[in-house]
Amino acid sequence: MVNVILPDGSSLEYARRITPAEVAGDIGKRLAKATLAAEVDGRLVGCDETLPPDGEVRLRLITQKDPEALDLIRHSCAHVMARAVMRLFPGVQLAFGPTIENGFYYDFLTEQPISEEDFPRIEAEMRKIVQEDEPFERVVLPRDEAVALCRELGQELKVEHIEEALGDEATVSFYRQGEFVDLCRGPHIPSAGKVGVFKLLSVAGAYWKGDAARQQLQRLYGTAWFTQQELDEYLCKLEEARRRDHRVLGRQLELFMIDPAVGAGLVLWLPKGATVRRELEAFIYGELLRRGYQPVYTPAIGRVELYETSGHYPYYKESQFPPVDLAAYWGEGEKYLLRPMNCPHHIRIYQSKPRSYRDLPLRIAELGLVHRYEQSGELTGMTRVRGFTQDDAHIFCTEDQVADEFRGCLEMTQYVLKTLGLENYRVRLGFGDRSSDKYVGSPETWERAEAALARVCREMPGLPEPHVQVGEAAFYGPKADFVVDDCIGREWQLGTVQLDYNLPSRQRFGLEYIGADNRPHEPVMIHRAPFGSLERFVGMLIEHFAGAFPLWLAPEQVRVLVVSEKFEEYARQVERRLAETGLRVGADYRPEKVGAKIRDAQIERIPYMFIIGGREQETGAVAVRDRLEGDLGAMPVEAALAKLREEIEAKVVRQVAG
RNA sequence: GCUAGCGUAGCUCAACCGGCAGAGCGGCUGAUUUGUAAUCAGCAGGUUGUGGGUUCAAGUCCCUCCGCUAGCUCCA
Repeated sequence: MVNVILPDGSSLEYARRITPAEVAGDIGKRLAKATLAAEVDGRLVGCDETLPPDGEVRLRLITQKDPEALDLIRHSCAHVMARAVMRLFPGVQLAFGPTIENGFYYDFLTEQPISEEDFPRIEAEMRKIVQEDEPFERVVLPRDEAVALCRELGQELKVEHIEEALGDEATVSFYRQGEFVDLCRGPHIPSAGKVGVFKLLSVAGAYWKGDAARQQLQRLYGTAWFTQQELDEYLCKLEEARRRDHRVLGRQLELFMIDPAVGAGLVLWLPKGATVRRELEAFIYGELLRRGYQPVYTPAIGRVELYETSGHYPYYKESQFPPVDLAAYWGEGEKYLLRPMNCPHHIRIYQSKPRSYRDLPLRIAELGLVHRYEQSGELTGMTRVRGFTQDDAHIFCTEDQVADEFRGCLEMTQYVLKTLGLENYRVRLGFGDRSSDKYVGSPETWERAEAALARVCREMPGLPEPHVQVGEAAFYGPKADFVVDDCIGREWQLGTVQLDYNLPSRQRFGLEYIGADNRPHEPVMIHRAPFGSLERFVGMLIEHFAGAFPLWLAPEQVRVLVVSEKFEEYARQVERRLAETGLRVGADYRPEKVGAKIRDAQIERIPYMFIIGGREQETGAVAVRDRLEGDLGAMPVEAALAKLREEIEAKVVRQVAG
């Protein structure tokens, strides 16, 4: 006897073994038809899985309306796609086919490459399978039989997976659909007819088990929805996202360029982009001084031995521009490295004289230009480049000061992001992976640093709950990263705070300070950068604002437009007045209609337009037009000026484009 | 770096099976003197990313390199 308890508290009793499908059938015909899967005592199962024979069972039937439903049809859709590919490309081996945000993918090992040109016939085959509406049938086999089955099916990757990863399992499950059998944990929806509408989106390479040393597979990405309308909306959203892409807007708004003639991944800041950057730099310098940092300037190149001492050079040899070898060129001389990091130079400043505990914490800051030879396939607009500027600083402090200093860094980063209206960020604690040998320093110092990091993050008011990611640490220490998404959902690290017990150590630079006890001690170092890199940060900012920067950052803050050339003389007086107060003002005296001038200014995302015609000239006024709200009516020049100055002063963020 | 795709005017994109390189926007010139998201007309603009090959003929087919896009891998 089993007692099935439903979410509304009601219950049904059965004397025989039953499945969720049968329970749904007993409740109602329509429900039975709509049921995609079930949650049994918190575990997601298929409709045809037998429930326990006795006792109490909490059962929730899952239909389209439930949050899990989309994931279910996408998972089943991945199987439908795999089945279609198996039919069209004989001999393919299946790897994995999970769901992801907004869709699914499936990895295949094939002799012949699959390209987007194949999508129509794959989709056609998928539609046929959906039409056939065969059930997804769960088959559970003992492990050795499962291995034998996969071998028989020619699915060597699955054999490998069962033997390597599922070695502890007594049984494994498969899902069968006619001729198609796939190793899969499930659950699946009852039959192929319920997968809804789908579309294949892209094909890409992916490594077996994420390991670049193993076979490269073909990964097909797709998406599935319940209705055509939902699918269309999703595709439309992708299209819109593309329009706020910083690479598109960067060109349109003339913010930056990347010129293959200069080099891949090397950013040229155009005057308008440079203006945005200058404002951000002024802002960050203000904060640095207010918070007790000491700005310095150091060269972008240094002796390679410095980076051997720090460990950067041997560790990242492959992803640095090779050293400039003077001996190879002149016959004698040293080797210089285009610096990939600023810390060694700042460390040398620390070491330039004996330091006392009274000097600590010492906070050395620099907008430091660094170069890294990133893999060609990684380069992306301003977000992943080969030359960039870190708003870097290194704090040298005593062990006792670590928590306070670390907190101060978090607070500054938080403040910077908040000022710019960036609120959609996550905090990632990158910890070391103890099983890896890529880190320097003892396990004890790592434990200590990670514990301090986690504690301070959790205590920090207003900070999102951090999530720990093991293996994401820098080689010299754990870190807290501020992470945001770009317009197409890719994750990027912006700000970072890193705790370092290693570069100061005797094995590295051997930093010291003289303590109150008149004996030498080893300081702790904190690396931190609230923006991270200015290139990446501005790239994200462009997307965040969809190019419509807040007034204080806007390259052109206000444009003076004349209704007719007749008013040019007065307009020029207004323009001069605005410029002399430091506003970035532009003007449009073309013999065009106002409509056209407004349209152009609007497209250029200029925050304010001051429109001047006969009425304004007579009264010493301007007609103010706001980028967001349109015509605000006429006001005296000085009043309009004051309004803008106030908005700039307060760094108002009026709109975060949605 | 790997897999797949792409590279035509400043930008966005056409050009059928290999057969005379084109449009819109932008630019320039002229006309128009305009009141809150596009006035009209004319003109200029190209070694089709690079180097090689196949062919009577290459933007189109093949190879090399460079660059770009998506994903994987990497990310101090």
